[in-house]
Order: sequence, then structure tokens, then C-alpha cells
Amino acid sequence: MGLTRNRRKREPEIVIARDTDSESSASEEEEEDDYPLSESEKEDEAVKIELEKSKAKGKAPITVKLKKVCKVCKQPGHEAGFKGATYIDCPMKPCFLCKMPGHTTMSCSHRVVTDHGILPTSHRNTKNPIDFVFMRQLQPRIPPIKPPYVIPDQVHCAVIRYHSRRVTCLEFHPTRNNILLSGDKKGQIGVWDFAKVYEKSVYGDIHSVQVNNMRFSPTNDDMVYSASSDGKVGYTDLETGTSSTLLNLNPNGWQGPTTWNMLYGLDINSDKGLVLAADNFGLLHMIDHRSNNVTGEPILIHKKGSKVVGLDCNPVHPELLLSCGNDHFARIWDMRKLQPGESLNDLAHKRVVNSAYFSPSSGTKILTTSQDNRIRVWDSIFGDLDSPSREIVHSHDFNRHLTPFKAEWDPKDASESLIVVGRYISENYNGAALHPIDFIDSSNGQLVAEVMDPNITTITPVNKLHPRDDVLASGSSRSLFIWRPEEKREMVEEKEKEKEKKIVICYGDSNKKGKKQKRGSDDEDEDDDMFSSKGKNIKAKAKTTKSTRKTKA
DNA sequence: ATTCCATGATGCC
DNA sequence: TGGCATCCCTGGAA
Repeated sequence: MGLTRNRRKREPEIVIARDTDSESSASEEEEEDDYPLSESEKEDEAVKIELEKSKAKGKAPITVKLKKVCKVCKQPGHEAGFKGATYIDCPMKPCFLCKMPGHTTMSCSHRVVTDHGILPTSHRNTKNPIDFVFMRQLQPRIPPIKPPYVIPDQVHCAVIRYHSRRVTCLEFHPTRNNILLSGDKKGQIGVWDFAKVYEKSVYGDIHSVQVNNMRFSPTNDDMVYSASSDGKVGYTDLETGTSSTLLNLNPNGWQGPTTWNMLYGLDINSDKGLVLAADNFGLLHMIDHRSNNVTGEPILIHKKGSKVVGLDCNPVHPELLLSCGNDHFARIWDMRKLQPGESLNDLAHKRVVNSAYFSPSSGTKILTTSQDNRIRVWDSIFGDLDSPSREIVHSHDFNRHLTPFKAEWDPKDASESLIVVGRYISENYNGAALHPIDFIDSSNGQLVAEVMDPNITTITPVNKLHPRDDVLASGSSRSLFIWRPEEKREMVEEKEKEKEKKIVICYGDSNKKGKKQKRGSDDEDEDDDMFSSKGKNIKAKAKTTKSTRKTKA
């Protein structure tokens, strides 16, 4: 099953890693006293320390006072932040996962706990009654059955720092299986042939700021539409790199933030021959796909002045359009009567809706990702849409440095239940704080697999499943990763057994260090942070109170 | 090696 | 409505 397999030894496979930093002794286990204290116990301890100190040196009140103050709430008596690879919530704040007050993430019943002995030490040796709740509520959540899906859970190849800014969107080529398109915060669009790993190109002059969505032309595989925060819809020939602007909402340039138009949502209704793009003022724009000219007037489909971040055309019913945005709604529209306030349904959310997708084959279900840390599924667009059929609590908070998370359907899953979504919150995996990519069975909310690699310590908000192959592409910060199932990878490797049996890591051009494209794994000494020693043999540096989760050499 | 800072969207008041 | 506090990141600079 995915859970176990993910974590099975992969050491021999990843050749890029350097030797490790920490041989710092096996006496690290002292981690224990950091931690399994209840809040009151912690306070007691703090008080004790204070007392002792003030007794010891008759006067030293200032330093003593600074001793234990929470960085988050500034209150004494507890501390929040990373202890090694485990993050301690501030108990004064609502749970970072489910957002409910009264408990912390550690004791949240929605928290997914890893099994197989990789439980954070905190949950052994505790007398805290909360742990009983843990065992009771969470143990049954760990799926006992092998999923019928083949989860791509092993890094097959990667481009490290391919982009010079973070990746914002990914798209697989509709017919060429090994071509991955990626957009970034700078406005660049990359084309990567991940079968030939080193074949990649970046188009930098299509957009001036971040690319929010890309779609291939339904009639010409080489042509790509892109929506950007520069207010333009670009139309680019991937072969030649020549690009034209089909829509420019800022013809007069920068006139201040209140007038600057940005385009977010983008989709193509091939049935009606329309390219649809939505902006940050709540408006929907349409471009005739054949003439590539703007058609009709912009239509207000979300709250005036609010961002429409997502558009999705129904795969079966061409008259249905789904939109979502910052007004906390996902809305279903009839293309035949697109008028303000005339939506067929408004799906309410508690926070901003990052994405809303029809299910890939029948188009009857809807999957949404909201910034209230919940993934929602509506089972039938023909049924009751007043409330979702399911809400899955999942950590995918908004953060300024991250591309917003979007849960995505697996287009290959005929049952239309498997989804993939990156996880914000980190978990302590053998001493490393990692942010897995979650595969969730949306029919029951169970975690099917948590995919991670000890070398990938950054958060991976952008994920895309291949339309035909068991391949996952993910964008983490500036790097791209291709994942395959373990078995699959072995097959591939066997096939080309003459070639190195190693994961190929390729370096992008965007950073100085990586300029030289490394072939294979010959000179492993000079890899950069991303695939350096962090992952392996990590030991929690319990001694160093300063140590953050980034324990570099 | 470590700390700091910028950055931006959001939600609350 | 506008100002302001907030944020379990990330990258780069100090």
C-alpha cells in the first residue's frame, strides 16, 4: 500500500545526495523533554525555571523573563515553533489544521498520523489523555487496504531550479506523453521533455508577471493559451516560441493598483469555440477560438471587484461552466444565459475558493479547494447543491509565498474519487519536516497515500496527474518533479538498462550554481540545497534549541 | 552559520 | 470602507 511503500528505503536509488551533516551522536534521543508536556505542565516548568534562576543569581530578572515567551502570542509559559522537525502550535491560537479553537494541531482529530513506528516521539511516553483520543479516532483512519490505484510515489526525475521564480501552474501536453508545461511567478513558460530530461526551454517574453493558468488549444497541439496577472491572454506556438496577445486588459499600462487588470481563470469551451478568461474584478472575458478575437462584453460572474481564480468547462455538458473566486463562492453557469446574478447554483464556502473542478469523465461531481482548509465534494450537479456531500479537512492554507493549493481529480480514475493535493503542514518523518503530497479517496475522505521524498523539503502546492500515464508532476518552489510508481520506474529502467539506473536530476538555467547542466550523476559533489544532505540520516538536533527544521550542514 | 527582511493577500475591526 | 495585524515560506541579503 501506498503508505508503507512511500517510505521504504529509497536510499540506494537517489544518488544525488551528499554525505550527511549530522553524525552528531546517538545521544540525541533527549528530545523527549521538549515535549510531551501538557500546557499546565509546561507552565509549571517555566515557573520552576524562573524561580530557580532568580534564586541562583539574586538578580537577573530580565534575562529570566525572556526565557520562555511564545513567539506567536508573546505570552510566557509556553513556546511555539519548530522543535526539531516538529512544529508546536501556540495553544492560544485555533488549531492550524481545522481552525477550531480549544486544541492544537497535534491533538486535532483531523490530523493524519503516520504509522509504522514513525510516530513523532511526542506520542509515545505520554500520559496526556489526548493520546487516547488519538489512538481511538485516528488509528481506524489509516487505510488497511491496498488502493486499486497506482500511485506515483517515487521521484523519477527532476529539474532543480528550472524556473527563476516559483511554479504557478502545470499542464501536460494533450498528445505527447512526456511534455510538461510549466508557468511561473515571473511570467515565464517552460516546456520540458521529461523523458529526455535535459530537453527544456523557457519562454520569457510572453508575460511580464505570473502565469495563472494555461490550456492547450483543442485544435492545435502546439498552441497554448495562457492567462496572466499582466492582464493578458497569450497564445503561443511552442515549437517556435512566437506568441501573440489575444486580450490585453491593460492597454494603457500601469495606472495604479486600483485599475490594473489581472487574468486568473482560464478554460476553453471547444464546443462553443470559446476561450474563457476571468479577471480580478469579477468579470468573464471571451475570445472566439477561431478568429482569436475578443467576442461580446465582459460579464460580471462574481462579486464586483473580486478575483475569479478558476474556470472549468464541463467535459460532458458544454453549456455548463464552473467558476470560483474570492467571494467565497463557486458558481455553476449556463453558457446560454451568462448574466450577472443568473448562475444556476452558488456553492458557498467559508473562505476563498482556490479551485473548482467538474469531475473529469462524467462531469457530474464537483471538487473544490477552499482556504478554510477544507476540500469539498458535491456528488451530483443535478442533486442537492445546498451543501457539499463531503468536507475533508486538509491543510492547504494560503500563504503569500506559495502558489494557492488546488485539489485535482485523477483523470484516469474511472470512479472519479481519487484526488491529489499538496499539504502545507509538515509532519516529522524520521526527523525531517516534510510536506507530503496527499492522495485522497474523496468518496470517503481517506488518505490513500502520502507522497514525499526526504530531499524535497519545500512545500509542493502545484500538482498535476497525467491524463493517461501513472505520472504525477509537481511544482515545488522553483523546481519540477516527475513521480512514477515504483514498479513502473523499475520497468522503465530495465528497458533502458544500458543507461544509468539512477534518478536523473537536471538543473535549470535560472541560477548561477546550476548553470552547468549536469549529466547523470557523475559529479555529485556540487548539488544544491534541494538535493543535498538534508533528507537522509537526519537526526533531530534536540540539543540545539535554536535549531529550526532546516538543519543544514 | 544564522538572522533578518521583503513580499502579498486576507480577514478583521 | 480602509487601515492593520497576521501568516508552520522562501530566497536572498545582512
